[in-house]
Amino acid sequence: MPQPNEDFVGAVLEVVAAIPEGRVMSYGDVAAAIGSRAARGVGQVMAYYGSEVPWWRVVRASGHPPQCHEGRALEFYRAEGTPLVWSRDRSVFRVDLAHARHQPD
DNA sequence: GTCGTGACAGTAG
DNA sequence: ACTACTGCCACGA
Repeated sequence: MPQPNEDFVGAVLEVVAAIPEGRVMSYGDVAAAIGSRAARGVGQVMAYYGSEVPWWRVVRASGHPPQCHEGRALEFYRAEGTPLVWSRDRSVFRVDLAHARHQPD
């Protein structure tokens, strides 16, 4: 049920923009949501157009935020109350996908 | 049409 | 926890 009328870029931005606060989606989930498997393609779009979408709501399958903006994303997560799980020494964190994963229908 | 690149995913060790 | 490898897909040159 993909949308061949929408460009890959437009579809990605639409899905990411539809993620509510306190929720996140993995790159693979976003790709699947638009009927594609281009998890990497999603990253490419985010890298270029991410400035205009809540990019921090898109994380990797492991629950880690973008490799280049983890510190930046943490501020957004704190502000939105996104469920996070910290390591024992609180040095690193990851998103609790079990609770924060947003599933588009 | 081919190649290199990438804010990825999954498996193996 | 880590690195290394392969598979996948979109995009620009």
